[in-house]
Amino acid sequence: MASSLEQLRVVKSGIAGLVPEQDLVKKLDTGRPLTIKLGVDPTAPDLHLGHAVPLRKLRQFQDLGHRVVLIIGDFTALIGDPSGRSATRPPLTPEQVEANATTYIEQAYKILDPERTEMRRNSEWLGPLGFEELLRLTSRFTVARILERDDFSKRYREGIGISLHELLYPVAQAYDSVVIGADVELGGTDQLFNLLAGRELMEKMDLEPQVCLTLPLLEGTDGIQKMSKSYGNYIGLTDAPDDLFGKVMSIPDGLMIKYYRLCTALPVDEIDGIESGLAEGSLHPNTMKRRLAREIVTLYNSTEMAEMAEASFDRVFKQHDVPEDVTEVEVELADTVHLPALLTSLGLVSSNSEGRRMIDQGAVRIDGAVLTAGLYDVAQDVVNGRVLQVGRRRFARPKQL
RNA sequence: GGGGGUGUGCCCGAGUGGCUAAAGGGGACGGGCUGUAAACCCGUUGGCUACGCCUACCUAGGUUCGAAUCCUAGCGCCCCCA
Repeated sequence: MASSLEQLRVVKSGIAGLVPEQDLVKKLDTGRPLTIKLGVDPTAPDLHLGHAVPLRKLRQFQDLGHRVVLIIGDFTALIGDPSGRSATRPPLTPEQVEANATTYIEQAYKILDPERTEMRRNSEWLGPLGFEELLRLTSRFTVARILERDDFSKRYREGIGISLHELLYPVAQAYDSVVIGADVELGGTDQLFNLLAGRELMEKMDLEPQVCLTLPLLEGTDGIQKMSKSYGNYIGLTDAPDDLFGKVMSIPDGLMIKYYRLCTALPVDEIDGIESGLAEGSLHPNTMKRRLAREIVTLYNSTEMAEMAEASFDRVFKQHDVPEDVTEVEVELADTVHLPALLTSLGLVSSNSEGRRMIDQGAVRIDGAVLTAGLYDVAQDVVNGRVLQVGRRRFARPKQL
């Protein structure tokens, strides 16, 4: 195993905080494999680059020889983490949770080494917990302490409802740490409170308290909000290579280095070089963003796929050509086709009205040729087998059955 | 348990009887510019084979020629008192 100093360098790269760093040094100095915990909420079935950030950090720990415990919060999902939310989350059904957990694991193993990952569900210990035991646990925390949490106090102040059970979320998560005996728990910066609750509870129960390692939140493609499915600004791990590439290209320049650090497996030294190169102007942002997009596509697919994605990107966005592989969709086409309805049924727009608007705004093309405003009905052979395009990136090829 | 307040489109937020498919802003989308970045300019933003029709301002009733606006009940949320 590498020296604790070397390990610390790897562990600290790209992180937001380590509370307290001294404790981690001590733990590393013992030379024993540490237990690293990450709790995940099986609420989003599709993982995105934001989810991948802590997973990557876990992977680093694995590669350093530590024991990683991934906790599927199947029980806490019944509460719905209030974290970063301004309103109570609707709880999921056990079936949804199960299904989500399965797909989660499948995707997480694209990053983690399955061989060295221990997986637990917190229903294992939270399920059998009786009311009496719950009282004992909750008595270790005060209301004032729990209400210190940022989103709670904010909601409280602004008069937005907080259900009683939501207050138990940090308690439940803290108990997870007790049960598995965590040495380090990872989480986003918005998780700091929950992580600290774990540390406190362990201390009160006479266990060696865990170290809290926080990771920066990754902004989504809009560059403002944190990446999240509900904001529609996410880059999915399972997105098609072309989409993956395109979405990475659309992030603001200012975010590039952060993405390099948190979403790629490139060595830190190299990233530092890119950062200074961009700053002094010796590297062009566009070139470096392409590199970033290739790295990410390669990570989740392959080098060949990355090259193809880049070529396809150039074809569509540089040469304003249609992609080569627009999938054919078999549909029923009458002799005269009502375009707004066709666009809707192809999923290119969300309603016929929107379809009309798009046509009127010059956003609709057939085989690259812009459609005239007000033209809603065309003969079948005008669309049959042709590439329909709405905006710059929505394509479909309808084909008569 | 008592008293008060509040509920508008994706979000915030005007609107207190007709001129309201609902001001304004944000977001999103489209067009231009470009490096599918940022900034900037212009436009669109309930549905419907559509110069008209339908559905909409928490829900259900009611008053009225006419209601997001008034009344009643219910539901949600907030505050104060106990």
